[in-house]
Amino acid sequence: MGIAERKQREKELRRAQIIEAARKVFSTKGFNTATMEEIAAQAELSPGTLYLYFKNKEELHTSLSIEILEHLTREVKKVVAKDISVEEKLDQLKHVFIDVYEYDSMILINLFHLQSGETLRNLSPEVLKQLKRTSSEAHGAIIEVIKEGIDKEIFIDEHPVALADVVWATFSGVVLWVDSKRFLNNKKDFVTSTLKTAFTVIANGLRRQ
Amino acid sequence: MGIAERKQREKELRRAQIIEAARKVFSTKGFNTATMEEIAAQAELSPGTLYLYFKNKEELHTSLSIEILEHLTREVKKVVAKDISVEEKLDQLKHVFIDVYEYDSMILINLFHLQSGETLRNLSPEVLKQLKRTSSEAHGAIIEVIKEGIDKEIFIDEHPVALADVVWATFSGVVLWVDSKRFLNNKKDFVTSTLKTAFTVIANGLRRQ
Amino acid sequence: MGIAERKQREKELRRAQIIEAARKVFSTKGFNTATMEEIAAQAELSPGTLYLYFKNKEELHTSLSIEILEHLTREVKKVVAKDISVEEKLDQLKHVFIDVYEYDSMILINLFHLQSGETLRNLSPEVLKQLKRTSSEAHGAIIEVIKEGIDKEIFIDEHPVALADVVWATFSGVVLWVDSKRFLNNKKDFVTSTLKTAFTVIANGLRRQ
Amino acid sequence: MGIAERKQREKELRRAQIIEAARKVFSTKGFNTATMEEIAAQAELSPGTLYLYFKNKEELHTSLSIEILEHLTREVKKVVAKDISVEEKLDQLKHVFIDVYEYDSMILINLFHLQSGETLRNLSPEVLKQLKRTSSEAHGAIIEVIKEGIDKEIFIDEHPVALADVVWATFSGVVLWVDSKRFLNNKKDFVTSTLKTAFTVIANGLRRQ
DNA sequence: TATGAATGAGGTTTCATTCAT
DNA sequence: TATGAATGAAACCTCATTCAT
Repeated sequence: MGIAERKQREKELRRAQIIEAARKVFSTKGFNTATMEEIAAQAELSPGTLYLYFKNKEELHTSLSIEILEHLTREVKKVVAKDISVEEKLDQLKHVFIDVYEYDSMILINLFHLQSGETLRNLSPEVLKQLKRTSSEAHGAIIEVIKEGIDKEIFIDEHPVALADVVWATFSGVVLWVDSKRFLNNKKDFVTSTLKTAFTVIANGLRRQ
Repeated sequence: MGIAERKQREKELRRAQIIEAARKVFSTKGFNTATMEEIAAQAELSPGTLYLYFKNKEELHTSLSIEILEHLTREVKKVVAKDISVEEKLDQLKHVFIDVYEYDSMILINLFHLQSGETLRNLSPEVLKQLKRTSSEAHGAIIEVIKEGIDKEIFIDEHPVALADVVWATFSGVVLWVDSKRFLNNKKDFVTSTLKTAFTVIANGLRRQ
Repeated sequence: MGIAERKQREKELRRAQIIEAARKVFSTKGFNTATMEEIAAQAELSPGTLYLYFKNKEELHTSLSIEILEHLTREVKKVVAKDISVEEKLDQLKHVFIDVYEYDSMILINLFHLQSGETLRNLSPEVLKQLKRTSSEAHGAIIEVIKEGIDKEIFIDEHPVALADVVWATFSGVVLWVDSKRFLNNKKDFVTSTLKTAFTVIANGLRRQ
Repeated sequence: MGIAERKQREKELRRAQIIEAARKVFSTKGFNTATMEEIAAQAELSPGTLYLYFKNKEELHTSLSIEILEHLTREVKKVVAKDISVEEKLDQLKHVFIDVYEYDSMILINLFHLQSGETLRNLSPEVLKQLKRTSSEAHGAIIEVIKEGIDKEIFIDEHPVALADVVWATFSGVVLWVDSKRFLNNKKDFVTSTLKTAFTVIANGLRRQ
């Protein structure tokens, strides 16, 4: 029993080790430029080993995105579960998004890039399923906050799913857009400030006047 | 002169022909999967010819994106120039996005994909410059509307550039996000409706209460 | 001694277990496509264990072929030892081939595939020696029948080794050829009937007129 | 027109050049051990070029086999068309087989190895079709001779297709079998003599007594 | 003896790009 | 200017084999 447990644990560690190496390499090189050999070297493993844990490059990359999505989801859920006002929740969600962005902006950007049919089409059913589930969980948590706001007659009476879409889309849009702007203009660190402005607008926009 | 002009004209036509072919191929296959040979075949030209007009695949793709961006910019500017209220302008901007999305959803998504450091890093200075200029023009036009709203004390008194970023990011984020949602959930045609909701929130959020 | 014997016995059982698993996998997949991992899984053993019993994949395959060949040889010898006429012996040899083919057609085909320099070149001396011995035993038994026929002035007076080669080659050739014909033309079950015709021709051809 | 023709001709030459290089490499190394890189080097071309003419390694190999099968077929047909007796035709077929074997025994052996479901299953429909057609042409020519012999009441009255199968199978069986025997026993050049014996037996066996 | 995770060499294949015509 | 055959680098991935446990 002890042995089986340890093996299981070792396996998970190895997986995590690969994911971590992949995060570093994908972060600096992007999906296309990164090579499996590089990731293997970074993980201090042989290329073949990577394939024992991940079916192919695409799936390794997606697993990485799922990890950050899961992290995001966990944090969002924590906020939603708190015993605070709807408006405070919205404010804390802002911080969650900012924190996740600051943790690893590149992977977050990849996550948003992943959100396009092109990439999604090539994933294995299991991974796609997991992505769907996590994604809808995160989204569900946001819908909950919105619904609460509508019920308490604080928020405007639009379809809550659509409103949650707007919140999420604004978040991902700001990250993508400002990231590219940052590159084009060689300016730094105004993703955070723009995210703050975005949430001010959104929070204001959701509120019944 | 007549000859030189005609040559110039022919050159532009050929360029347009390639860009149009690229639009079709990139649209259906995405950047990575599309091949130069396919684009050449679609344009009824040989692969070699493509390189007489575009330095490489990356730049062909970017040139295409710039075209879309220029179209977007032109439309945005038209709206901004109109003699209508700020709120009406905002409403018409929504339609600009909807129209472009409906013309070719994939290409708009490709445009957003372009907006990532990974791609931008490999462009030639001229193309990058053009991209910067066009991009800032579109953004400038939106800033103008925002400023007008702030001046007229209709909009909240935040930094206008940041507010313009939020508007742009929200609109583009909705397209990207809802497109992926559509794929994951097999639902169709609610980009338009979500864009409308987004506009409602944004318009409400910008307004001084 | 009892312990040593049991160990020896266990070893042989394990070996047989692997050979049987290999038979199944090679049968359905062919040499190249079959993997050691599949064979290990089929034998309910780990890949490493296979290498305790067989030097490498090639030798496992050859050992399997030798088993088949040994079986064939045993059956051929039984027929030869019988107290029947030469022509009846030839007729019964036909049935030996038919039976082996019907037991597992693929494995017989694999046996013939083995008979090519490419494969033989990579075997260990011991295995090669065993293959030679078994092969020449089977052949020797057939030569015996031929010789008997020649001695009794029933068969034509050609070199008996060459005649035995013709008999063996014709029977194995029919199996291989008709098997491919079956695939190309989607017809079934005429190996048996062709083998019968082959026998008729051979028996007739061997006979002095 | 002259240009198109020359291009066509060049293309065929290039194809032939690759086939010839492949023949050399496959002949000495066998299918598995041979690499595309080696073949490319032998053809004094780059690896990529091979893929402009052949879909993959498998198909290059099969094309080679088809070439020799086509050659064999042509020679068989020539004999069949001659204005000589059936028995002389049979005798000349023997020489055709011997000549082809002596031209390139390795490729001929590969051709017979190809005749197994395993390999056939992976070919493209076109190549498979060509293989089928050529194969049935060669077979058809032999059937013709057999039929003629039966009609003239020289040959035994068995099903001509089955008899042709026996002839063909004996031929391929002798080549395969004796080739392996040659390796096992380190003897050389008795394929030819065994083929002669085989034809003596077959010719005798076909004849009505 | 048995395991099975890890190895890593090496093969096939693709495709952006070039260049002689 | 246009061609398109040829290039060749480089990537992914497989799988027979090993070895520490």
